[in-house]
Amino acid sequence: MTADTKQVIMDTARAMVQARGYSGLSFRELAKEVGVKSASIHYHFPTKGDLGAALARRYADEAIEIFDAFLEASPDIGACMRKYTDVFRSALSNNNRMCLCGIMAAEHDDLPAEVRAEVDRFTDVNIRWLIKLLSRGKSKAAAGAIAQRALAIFAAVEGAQLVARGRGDIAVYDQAIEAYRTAGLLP
Amino acid sequence: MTADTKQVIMDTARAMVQARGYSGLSFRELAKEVGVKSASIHYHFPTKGDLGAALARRYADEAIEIFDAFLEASPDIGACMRKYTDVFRSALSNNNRMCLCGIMAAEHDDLPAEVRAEVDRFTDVNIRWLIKLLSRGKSKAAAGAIAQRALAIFAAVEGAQLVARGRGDIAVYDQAIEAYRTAGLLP
DNA sequence: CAAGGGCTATCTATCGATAGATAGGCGGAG
DNA sequence: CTCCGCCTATCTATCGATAGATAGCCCTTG
Repeated sequence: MTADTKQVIMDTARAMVQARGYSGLSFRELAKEVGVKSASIHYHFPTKGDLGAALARRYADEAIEIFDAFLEASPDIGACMRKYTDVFRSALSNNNRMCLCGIMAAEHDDLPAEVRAEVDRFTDVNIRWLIKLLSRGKSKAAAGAIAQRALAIFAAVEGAQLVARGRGDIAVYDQAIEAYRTAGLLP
Repeated sequence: MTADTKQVIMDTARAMVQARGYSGLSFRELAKEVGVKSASIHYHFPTKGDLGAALARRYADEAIEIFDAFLEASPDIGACMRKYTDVFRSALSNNNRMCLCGIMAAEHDDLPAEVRAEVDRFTDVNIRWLIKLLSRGKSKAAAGAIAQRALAIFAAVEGAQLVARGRGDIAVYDQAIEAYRTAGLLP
């Protein structure tokens, strides 16, 4: 029955970072939200960098699982891509939040090294998955062109999220994604 | 000969925000960089929100001038678009900085209302300009489709900048833009 | 022309709030 | 009895913001 405090801390912290960024995450606010004292957060995560890195690490790990499940569930490239963009959409629909690593990328310069490393890994995870998806069928397609396109898709999706968040209007995200598809950027 | 302190403050502050975000801007650090005391910053900009709003306002105003000059200088849509993407590229080449309003969009929730208003205006400025550009020639093109495409282009460019910055590699930006062009998102 | 009042731009010094972090104690479970 | 998990209490550093003083300049007025 023990609602593992450490997990509750991580869940709450993730939500707060997705809303206000890494620099906007405060131990005191986080503790209050969780229902403990800030010293208890430090017990589980000695430094803020430890917490941030743990968040980004779990985020990237979960992304691998979720995305790979898409590939296994459907052989259709377009269907998988729609599921992919829907994942980023769901962050916005959850109180106008952003991708954890997208918002952290904006804070790049202020991030502790261990956090930055995990954020980078999230980007890698996405691009590798997109490459895997785009490579389906095209057994002999130029690897370079596919990698470039995967990178562009990831960037475009993150950008759509960023702009839609700024507008506070999820319809902006939907419109951008639709335009990407119309233009042929998305399969 | 008088290097107007207020202008120096704004120039320095803009560079700092483009590097570390609005929340990363500190009156003390800014003052040290400028060579005055933090109280002097408050003299010119009573609150941090005043400063942030002034920065975003000038940024949007300058964007209007720069972008419109592109339209007047060349009748070619592709050439104008290249100049447009080069503007965002130059932020990255200036010590891996970001678009002022792009990085502020990520901090959306923590922004004072007056700052957020100017950030929003920058987005408007961009989209309106892109609509003007895309409308060239296509006198009867569906306005809705063009507006949607303009929004998507802006989002994609901001995203390319965000991801490239995270990677600390301007080549990432160039690749994404090139892929947008290849896919047909950019004219 | 000279004197004085007020304005501009800056300084020193300090405020209360909040940041992350730490030392040490207490209570319950194994 | 020990150790885990959380607590109280506190520290240092920094944040934005303010008060009050001052030096220099311009404008007015006698």
